[in-house]
Amino acid sequence: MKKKISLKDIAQKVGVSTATVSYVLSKDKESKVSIKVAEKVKKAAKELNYHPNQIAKSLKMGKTFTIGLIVADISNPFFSHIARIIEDEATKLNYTVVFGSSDEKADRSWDLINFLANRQVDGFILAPTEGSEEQIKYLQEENIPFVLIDRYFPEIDTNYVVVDNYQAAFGAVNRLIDTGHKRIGMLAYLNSLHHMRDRINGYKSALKQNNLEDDTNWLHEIDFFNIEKEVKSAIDKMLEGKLRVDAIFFATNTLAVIGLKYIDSLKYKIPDDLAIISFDQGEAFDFYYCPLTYVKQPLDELAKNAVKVLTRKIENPSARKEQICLSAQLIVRKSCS
Amino acid sequence: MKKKISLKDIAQKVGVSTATVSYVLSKDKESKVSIKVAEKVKKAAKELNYHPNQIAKSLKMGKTFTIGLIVADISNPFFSHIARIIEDEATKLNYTVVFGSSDEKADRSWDLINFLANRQVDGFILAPTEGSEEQIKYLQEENIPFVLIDRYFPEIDTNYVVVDNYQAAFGAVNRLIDTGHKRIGMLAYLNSLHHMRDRINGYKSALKQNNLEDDTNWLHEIDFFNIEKEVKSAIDKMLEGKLRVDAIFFATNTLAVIGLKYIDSLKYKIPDDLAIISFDQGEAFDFYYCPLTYVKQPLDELAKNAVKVLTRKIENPSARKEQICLSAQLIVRKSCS
DNA sequence: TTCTTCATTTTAATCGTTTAAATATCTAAA
DNA sequence: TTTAGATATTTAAACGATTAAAATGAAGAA
Repeated sequence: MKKKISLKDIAQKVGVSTATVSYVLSKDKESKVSIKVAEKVKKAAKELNYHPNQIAKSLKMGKTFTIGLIVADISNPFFSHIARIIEDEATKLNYTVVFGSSDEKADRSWDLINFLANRQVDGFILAPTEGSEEQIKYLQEENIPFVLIDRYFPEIDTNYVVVDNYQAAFGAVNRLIDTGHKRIGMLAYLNSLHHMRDRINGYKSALKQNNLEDDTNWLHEIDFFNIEKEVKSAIDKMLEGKLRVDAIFFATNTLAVIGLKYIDSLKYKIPDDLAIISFDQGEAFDFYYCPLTYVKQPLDELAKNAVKVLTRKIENPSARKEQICLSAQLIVRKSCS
Repeated sequence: MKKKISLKDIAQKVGVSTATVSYVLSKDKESKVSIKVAEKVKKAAKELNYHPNQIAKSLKMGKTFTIGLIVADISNPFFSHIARIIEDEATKLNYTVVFGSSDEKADRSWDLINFLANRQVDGFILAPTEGSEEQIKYLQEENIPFVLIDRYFPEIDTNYVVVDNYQAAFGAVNRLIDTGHKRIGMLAYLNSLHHMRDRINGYKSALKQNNLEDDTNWLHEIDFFNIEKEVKSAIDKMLEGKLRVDAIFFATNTLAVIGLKYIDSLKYKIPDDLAIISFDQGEAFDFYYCPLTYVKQPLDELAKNAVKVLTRKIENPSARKEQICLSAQLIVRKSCS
């Protein structure tokens, strides 16, 4: 069992104090150690293959160079893409990323925050769940830097990086209207989080501005924990009777995937029987027999800004809050023509 | 700026030494602290909302309860699914997961291993890249616990959890043969890693056992860093002339997605013009106009076993090596009938 | 009263760094 | 030769926990 090399070993080998070694290895230029000694220390460090123990350093410095990333589910492509970009940006700045999935559950999110805060992460990037306001306030009270991503709480003054969901939804639904659709349904989550309300409001506004009546059977809010079943019954409702919808707007990737599978099984044809637009991209959307029109969120910018805002806040606690709202892009393809 | 509560603060408040507090909070039952004092300490800890500093604990104990996960790319669904399961299993055992993406590059992988080892992760779960043998040997020399996942090096005696790729490929190709196909092409990566060689060998064996000649134009090994272009030219080659293939076996999800998009653009119809089987599942595969037959890898078992083997090794360094090989399942659907 | 014994609590070292402050060494001017 | 001043190096405390070992104190025995 080879023991780890520490400053002490180098000090011993060279015959100086650990302080000197530390100065050479971590201050170098700015230190006042003589060149002669410095050279010897560096040589010894190399020979012994010394690597500083970052845990000890963290304890002393009160900084871990670690970012806690909390998302709903790391295996959801939306979040895993974001995670990847965050990883790359963090690496450039010498940070490590530790992650956790909340499964949209506030208590899981609480556990994760505590767990990671005890491990002294320098800050958090989080996609907050419904009902996690007190957690956010806790972080503020504890002065732990964080930035919200994807979702935010308009009534709490925090750093955040989000997409303009209202405009994105508004634009998407308008596109459906422009292409002659008049009875447009929407599938969203039953969720009070602002990003979802914005998507729904964008949809409603577009209908209203175009004087399209708004049937109660057209908007369906799906319980996140019972998606499959509720999507099916929602689609059944939308498609029954002679006043059935002629287009559907899906508020997320997951809803679209499940919904379209069901629509296929009912033998409806896109875009002739039904036009479709969905939020988020997905490999599946390209692959569908009728390539889907979708709202493309700027994942790259979202993630890069999150890291930038967070690290700025970590390095300068008095940095003023940043609230970034990016626009999404509608990628138009066959499913809505 | 609220300062963090430490053992010292509790000690002060109760009027005892930090040792006593530590005994109460971390040993409790087995400690010999009087019930009276113990109660007071617990009460104070609760009142002050004390949370132990895990960094300090890690330094003292020489254990961080952290697992380093190194995969090719966390945004690849294959790996993000695995990451999610690893996360869940690790959480149950009180471990945190930190991750890094190697992009299949050995030097990136080296950097990640060093970076995370300096942060004193207790062990690694890694999907090794081509040419990373020396890294594996380094971990062995340094006595850092690790387990390989998805890929392994047969010539190095390590812990690993992998899938029987040979059998999986052999079975898939046999299925194509059973359904009457005689000229079967394969798209794989140009990679010396054993998991890829096994898939290729499984394919070759199946052809040979069925006395199907094996045309040099049928197997194409694609450079990982130039996928798009090489997939297209490989498919062009497979489909040219009158001896064109009547089925294609894709060695990975990514190859299949890119390949099928190209095949679609050429207006070939699955399964009539061409039968298809691919490795790995993918949302897209369900969504394709002709649902794809695929080799389903047991991601759950893969990840769960990896965590189990690793934590066992961490907790008992003398645990003997475990080499687990799981079987994949062929999910048969329309694309090969 | 003095000595054991035992339960309880504290002291102090430790993990591997950093860094302010103290000390030692050297140079050059008086 | 002395000494101020600069330069180089070490000492020692600190970060926040753990834990072996020493100390304390009270009860019971002699």
